[in-house]
Amino acid sequence: MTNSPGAQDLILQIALPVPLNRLFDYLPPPDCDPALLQPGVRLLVTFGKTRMAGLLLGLSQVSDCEPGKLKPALALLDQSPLLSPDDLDFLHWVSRYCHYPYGQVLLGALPVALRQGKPAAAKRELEYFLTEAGREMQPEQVKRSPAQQALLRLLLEHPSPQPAANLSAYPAAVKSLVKKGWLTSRPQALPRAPGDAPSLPANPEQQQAIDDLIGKLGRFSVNLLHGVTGSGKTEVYMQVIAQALARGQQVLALLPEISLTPQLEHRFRQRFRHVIVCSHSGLNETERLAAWQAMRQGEADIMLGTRSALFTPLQRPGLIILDEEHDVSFKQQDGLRYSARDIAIARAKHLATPVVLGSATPSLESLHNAQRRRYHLLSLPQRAGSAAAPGVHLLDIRNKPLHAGLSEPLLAAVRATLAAGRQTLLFLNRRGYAPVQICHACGWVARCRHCDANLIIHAGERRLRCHHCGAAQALTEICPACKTGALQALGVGTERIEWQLRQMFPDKNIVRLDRDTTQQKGALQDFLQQIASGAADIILGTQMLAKGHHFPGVTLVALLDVDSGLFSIDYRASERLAQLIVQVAGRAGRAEDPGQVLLQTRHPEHPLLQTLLSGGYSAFAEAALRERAAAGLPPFSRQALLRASAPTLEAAEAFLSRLAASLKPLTPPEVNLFGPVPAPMSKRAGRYHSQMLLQSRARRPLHALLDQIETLLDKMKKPKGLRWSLDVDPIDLY
DNA sequence: AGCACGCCGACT
DNA sequence: GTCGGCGTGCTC
Repeated sequence: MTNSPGAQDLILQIALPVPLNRLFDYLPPPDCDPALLQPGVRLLVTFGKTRMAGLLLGLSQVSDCEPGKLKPALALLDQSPLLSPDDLDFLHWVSRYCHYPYGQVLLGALPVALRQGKPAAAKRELEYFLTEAGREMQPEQVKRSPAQQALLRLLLEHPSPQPAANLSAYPAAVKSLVKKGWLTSRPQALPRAPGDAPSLPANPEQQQAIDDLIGKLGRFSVNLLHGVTGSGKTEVYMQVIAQALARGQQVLALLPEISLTPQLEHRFRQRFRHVIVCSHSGLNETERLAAWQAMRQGEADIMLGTRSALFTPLQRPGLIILDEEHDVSFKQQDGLRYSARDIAIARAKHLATPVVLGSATPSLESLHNAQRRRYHLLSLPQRAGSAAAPGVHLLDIRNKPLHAGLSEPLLAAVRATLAAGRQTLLFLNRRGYAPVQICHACGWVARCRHCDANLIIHAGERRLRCHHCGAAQALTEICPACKTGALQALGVGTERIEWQLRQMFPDKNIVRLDRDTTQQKGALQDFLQQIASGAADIILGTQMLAKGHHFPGVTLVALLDVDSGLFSIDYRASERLAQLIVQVAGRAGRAEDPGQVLLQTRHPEHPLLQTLLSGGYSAFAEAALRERAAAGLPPFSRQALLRASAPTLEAAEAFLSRLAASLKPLTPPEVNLFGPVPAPMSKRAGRYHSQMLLQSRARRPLHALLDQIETLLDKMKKPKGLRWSLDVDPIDLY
């Protein structure tokens, strides 16, 4: 080695976007100033046979790796760190909390362009302005150049910085004036929103919430803003945001879905004379990088985005808002599994800022945390303005004839609504024609070859589909088991109801909105347009209709199958049902005709329904939480699922049994282990799946056990062909 | 995760 | 005879 020992001994500890929970050691790139090697900068490295960008996390004199194996990094990609030590610290916590490799968390927090090693500087138009010397010039003093004279005159008349585009008529003159030192340029400042709308008068509850939140700026707190539909939550957000902006702070506002961002962005732009940027998957990589950099460098004041925006570095953090906090879209279900709500709280704690969780129908775990005073509850119990809420009524369908799931009183209400020239909205959370295909002669039921599930009839495309794994096959009429019996459709899906409605109302425009009809790009927008314009008479759909849109022309809303929500094996189904009822009640009708919501049920006396109808969502939530406490159940549990698959079921189960045996002495009493039990098979045939469920009412013991499982799994001898995965429920339910 | 190496079925 | 399928193993 001929290089000086000081620089040569330096070993770079680099995080890489690979599913290995450790760092990799590299030597500094050739001809690199050691002063630039600060934690948080990117380096291009060769890893195996590929090149990738990694993030420098630390420097060391020593390495566990054999010295001969160390490779030099190829190049330093940044002159200054992209992530601060605080950001790195927070993302390290995320990695451990979510049991996901640190390198993948870190690189995943960067915009794709930066992850791919592209330059960090966002391309920006230049703007030109006169230097002090330039401002003292008289145009007449410029001899022999009418272009330069004209340009100088223009700039003196318009002293504000001019975008390069405005000066495109004088390309040569611009260069000359710059050369003379009279004109200079800088990247154009990001445009500010007009912000000319005044704030609205707040009612006493709104004012109380606003004052409370303003008083909490500058330190960490978790605030649950429970505001009934139309109570003016957004006005509360905006008045608190205004204060944060006035303090020179930045604001992060998160929404569950892209489709909700334009509306809020519009309101923010009308209200704030600040730089507002958006970040969601609807934008291209250049736009996302620009927004990310604008927040990191403090040039933008507000970022509006979906859950991934949560990881944006902030120069002057002041406030985090997470609207519709109950929404399941805040959970990321693949890759890094996390709940944006829980991570937002952790981030706010790291940044020492308040976080506001807003909803008309807060999740039960958040209300539970509010009851326990872990969150501060702020309530807006009144609708702002004069808008009346639609009446919610139960429709007892016991012993009543049903036409493809539609009762006669409901059909009468539909007819009356059509006669009044208004629209009807029908909800059924089951797509397809019918959920079961059964043989009338022998009782055989069509089941998926790969899963544990029944196949769903899709009549339109004449196929049987598995909603679990996606498998599909052609529809047959004769039973494959007894070869004689006729196959029948059992139960009702949206497709069957659509068919029924078309029979009954042949001259009406019926629109079905579910995953099957909205697959093509733009189809959903097209349908929503039809609804908004009044062209649709009856709208039929699944859950996807409930979010975000207000339909003033709709005066009748019906939930066709409330009972499956009341009696589902999923204990969260009743909570989701209550949220759906409250949401749809808020989305329909207009001030002079609020309309009605009808719930078809065979259990009109069900306490959850009764409580919801008489006392509203708060009463429902309290009753549901009390019920769980009385049954001795934890209000919530946190769970993880360990899946193993192998060429034989025995191999998969034997492996999990071996794991369970070594876990037994380590398992704390707070954690329950269930399994191994056979798991539903996935798409790939020829493999058998087994699983083990870990459940706990306390988070810490479960996490400790998961850490131990991960180290055990690394060391254990695995039978040939064994694959495993560990999924931690991204909701922190405790 | 990538990307190689490696060993068995349908093609010019 | 090869092209290419995805199983297995490694990455400072």
